[in-house]
Order: sequence, then C-alpha cells, then structure tokens
Amino acid sequence: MEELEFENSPSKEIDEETLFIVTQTFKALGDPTRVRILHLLFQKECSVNEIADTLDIRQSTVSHQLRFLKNLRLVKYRRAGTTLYYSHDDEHVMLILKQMIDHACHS
Amino acid sequence: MEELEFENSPSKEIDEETLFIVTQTFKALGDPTRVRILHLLFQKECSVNEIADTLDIRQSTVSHQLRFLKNLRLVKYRRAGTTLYYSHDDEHVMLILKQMIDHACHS
DNA sequence: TGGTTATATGTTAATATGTTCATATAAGCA
DNA sequence: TGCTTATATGAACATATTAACATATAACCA
Repeated sequence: MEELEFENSPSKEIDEETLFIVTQTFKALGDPTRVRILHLLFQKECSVNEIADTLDIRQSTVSHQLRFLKNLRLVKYRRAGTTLYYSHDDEHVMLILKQMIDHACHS
Repeated sequence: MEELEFENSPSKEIDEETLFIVTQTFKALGDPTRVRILHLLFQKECSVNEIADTLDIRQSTVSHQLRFLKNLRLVKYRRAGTTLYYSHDDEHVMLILKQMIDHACHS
C-alpha cells in the first residue's frame, strides 16, 4: 500500500481534476513570497501586519497572497477585534514544504 | 531530528539560496504538462517522441519542458543512437509529487 | 457619530511563463 | 556524402503572475 507507486493510476494518466489540484497547490509553493509567509506561519499564528513587518513585504501584497493561500485552504484565520490572525490549515502540504526545504538544504 | 519543525532555521527566515531552490522546484511541479511528463517518467523511461505521442503534446513543447526539468536535475537521459531516453533523476522530489497526488486524490 | 486602526480590494504596469512555428543540429545508414 | 529520423533551439506571441498604488471596508472606541 505504501510502495513508491502512484495509487490510483498505475501506468495511467492522472485524472484532470487531481492534476488541477496538484498543480495549483505546487504553484502556491512556487513563489518566494508565499513560501516565506507559510514558513512563518509554520512557526506561529500571525496577523497580517505582523507578517508584513517581519518579512518586509507591503500589507496589500501580504493580503493578496493570503487570499490566494486561503482559496486553496492552505491557511485559515481567526478574528480578534480588527485583527485577523492567520495560521496554516493543511498539515500535509506543510509537511511537504518542510521536506522540500530540508531536501534543498542538503543538496 | 524528524519532528515537524524546520531544521536549519527554527524561528528564522529561510536563507535565500534554499528559498530559490525550493521555489524553483515547486514551480517545476506547478505546471500540468511537466507533471504529466514526470508522472509518465515515474512509470518508465521514455523517448521524447514517446512522451509527445503518449501525452499528445508537440515534440518541441516536450523538449522545452524536458530542458526545464533537466536544468533542475529532475530528469536525466541516456542516448541510444538518435534516440534519447529520459528518466527521472530525483527520487525525493518524485516522492513528494506522489504524496501530493495522493493527497489531492483523497481530498 | 466620527476617528482610528487593521485588513481587503480594484487597477495597473512590469515581468515571467508556456506554446507554437520554423529551423537547426546530430546521429545513423545507404 | 546525402538522406532520414530524433531531438533541440530560437523567436514570437498570448497569457499569467506579481507587486505596487490608491482606495474601500470593517471593527473598535471616544
């Protein structure tokens, strides 16, 4: 069950919907700004301005990218007054990100 | 050593070079054509025309994308006469691709 | 209600990306 | 050498992506 083989389609093409989700998700991880945001959220819940200040990115850019990540359900938020605290929302994808970072470090 | 925590930089930013490699690699996986090619190469070694025919993509497109993947050392090839047989060249990244496909299937 | 702070949104411009066409290269063979 | 097949390359085009700016919304508080 856990060999290095594609579960659904051994020797067949990936179905279109899966392909779409896969590429969309990887696309999300294919941008430095989004990776930096996710890496930060991996460590702790952050408000939008906190992210912007920590990473030295403009607030609107952070907000746009958070929306992007939210659409893919990679992040979520809770409200506290006017402040929105964002956190990651997909353990599996975060684990994949971690793996890739480790992989890149050791190469 | 294998907890869900970023090895090099707990509570720090990813270094620029690592970030570059990570995002480049994810970018490679963020395109349907390249994912289809890699998925095919996961199953077996293929010539360029074989890939083009199997996936119904133009030869030049395949060649361009293979160069892209080769630059990132995600694929390699061996020559047999005029034919080049491509195969995948990064077990770890292929495993990550498999994980994401499984993840997408089950979501 | 009016002011303040936090965040979101719309628009735009610059850049990056992916595919196609046409053509070049390179190996094998008669 | 000349022909054929397999693959690579370059240029052009259309589209997608990103960040920036300006502005809107939304919640809180005096």
